[in-house]
Amino acid sequence: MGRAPCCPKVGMHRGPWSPGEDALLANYIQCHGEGNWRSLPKKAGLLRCGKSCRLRWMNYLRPDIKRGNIGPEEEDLIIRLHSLLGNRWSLIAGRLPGRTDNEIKNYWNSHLSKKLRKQGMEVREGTSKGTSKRARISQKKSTDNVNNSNNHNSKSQQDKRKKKNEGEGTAEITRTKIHVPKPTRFTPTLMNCNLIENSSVSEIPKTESATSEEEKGDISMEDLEMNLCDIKECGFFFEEDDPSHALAFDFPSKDGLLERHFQEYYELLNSEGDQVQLNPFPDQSLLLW
DNA sequence: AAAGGCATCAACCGCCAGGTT
DNA sequence: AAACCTGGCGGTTGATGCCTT
Repeated sequence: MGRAPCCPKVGMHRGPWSPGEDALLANYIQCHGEGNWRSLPKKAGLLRCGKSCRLRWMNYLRPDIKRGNIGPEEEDLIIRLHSLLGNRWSLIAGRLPGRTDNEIKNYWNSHLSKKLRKQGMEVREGTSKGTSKRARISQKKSTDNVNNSNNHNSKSQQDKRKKKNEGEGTAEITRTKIHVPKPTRFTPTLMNCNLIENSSVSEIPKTESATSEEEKGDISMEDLEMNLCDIKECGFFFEEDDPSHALAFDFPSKDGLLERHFQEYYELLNSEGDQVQLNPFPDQSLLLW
């Protein structure tokens, strides 16, 4: 029978988020901060499961998300971190300010693994597939799916992916046991970086298919008005003379920060013993982000 | 111009770990 | 100590748009 779903799926919206839903979520979090994802949808007037809200926020709506292409410096760092850490995307993302694990994972799968293979480099297929229980379960599940499934995805895509996987090395990789920090998360205080002024919400790429809320019938104007609290009142308004202005997002890219992050990992992994303790994040790096 | 293949990436799923009751 | 809850993670899927034939 399996595990109970995280929430009742009946009546829930699924699939791409509409701009209206984004606005509801972003505004709710601006006012009340992150957390309580389970109850958030109801309070925010969203017909989404909490998990979905969290994902949307973390991967897309957070004001600190860095948009645009992944640059060569970042790409290089991803490659090197992946060679050290394997498919531990959240850890890798934690070292790439403004990038999400999902983004890096996608970038790796669609660009980097191919690129490296082309260059004749051996691509590690996930260190996590080495010994962890989770990895074994996941691996078994994948096998089962390949064997049993006949009801998902278009066949051509499935074949493509299967072919892609064939010929990719699945050699066991022994994993260095390390204690690593949780990837940096951004606290609500960072909201001081002013969503409104920076137009983060309005800059959010709109779902192409979504035209208007009325057309989609997703969110009523009433819902919107109910949820759109006064940003100023919530304390997230950004005053011009506020010293916290310094926190405005200004992603460093050429100051060697990424290089330092990699160096840190590299040194740790080369240190003696099978357990090492990572130092806190280099100051003034992600803490300000 | 149409059809099929391919690439991309947002979103979903299931599981786990840690905290709380 | 056990059960439950929540947040977080990595793997996978599927919609969409682009490219090639």
